[in-house]
Amino acid sequence: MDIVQILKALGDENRIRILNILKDGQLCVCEIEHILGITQSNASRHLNKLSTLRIVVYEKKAQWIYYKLNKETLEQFPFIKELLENELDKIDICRQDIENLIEYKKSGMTCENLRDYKYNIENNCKCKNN
Amino acid sequence: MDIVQILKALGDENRIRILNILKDGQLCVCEIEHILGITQSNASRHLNKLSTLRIVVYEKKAQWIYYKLNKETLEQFPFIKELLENELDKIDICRQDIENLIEYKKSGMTCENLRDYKYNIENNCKCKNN
DNA sequence: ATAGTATATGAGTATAAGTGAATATAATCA
DNA sequence: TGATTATATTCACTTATACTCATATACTAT
Repeated sequence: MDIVQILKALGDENRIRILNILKDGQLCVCEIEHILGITQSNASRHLNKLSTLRIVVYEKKAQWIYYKLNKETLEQFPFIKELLENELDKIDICRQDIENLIEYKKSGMTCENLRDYKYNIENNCKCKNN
Repeated sequence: MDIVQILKALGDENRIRILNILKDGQLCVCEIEHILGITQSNASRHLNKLSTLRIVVYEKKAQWIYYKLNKETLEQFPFIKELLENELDKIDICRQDIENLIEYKKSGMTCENLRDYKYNIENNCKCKNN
């Protein structure tokens, strides 16, 4: 695996933000979109790049695809581990993303009801199927 | 200093090659050109980027400008230090560059006679001022 | 099967980045 | 001073990257 390619992949704010929120465990694509506030196709593309370089791996569960950090790669390239562990919390937006992640986790939502939630927020409606 | 910008700067083969040959000490621009086999303007541009991000610092001596790694930044961002110390020798071209650097050092050349050397090589001539 | 949903991908666009050639700038030396 | 040299910068070009919108694919549930 080419180190320069890995560095290129790391040199993007959205991909850094994705890796940041994956530090504490796996998330599916729709959760990543929601927490970072980016579009679905954009999230998917960034995940594809990270996945191609084996920086993340994924696991399919029903219709959801859960992404997580690839431990093997982090072991193979300790500088990535160092980066993720010690630098990301210096980045404002990454700290904000972590807060959003915690908020999301506390809310009890999952990717199974996220869409209804977002739909209802947009329409200012508390019921599931308005 | 923005970490994402630093990662972007690191995600370029020529800049990685430059940092690689600066690991063992300072070099002036013409030496960097010569060892890496890249054009003067290209070397200058990459050095400018690295310098803006404080990854390298420079020192002027007569008409030459010597660049070296910025120790402060390496201390501030240990992942960079880790990267430079443990990953670059996995990259083929970086190992080749180090060989070229050693060859250059052994030759006794300096940036003061490098131009004549290159000129004479091109013209297949051993004398200094043909 | 059909509808609905999650994710991926294609097309198009806008912007960024890397490059060489030529030129500008600044320092040196004769 | 004028010529030479080291480095930086501008210009023009090309390629690469990120993004959005729309559509395709794959899976689920009724």
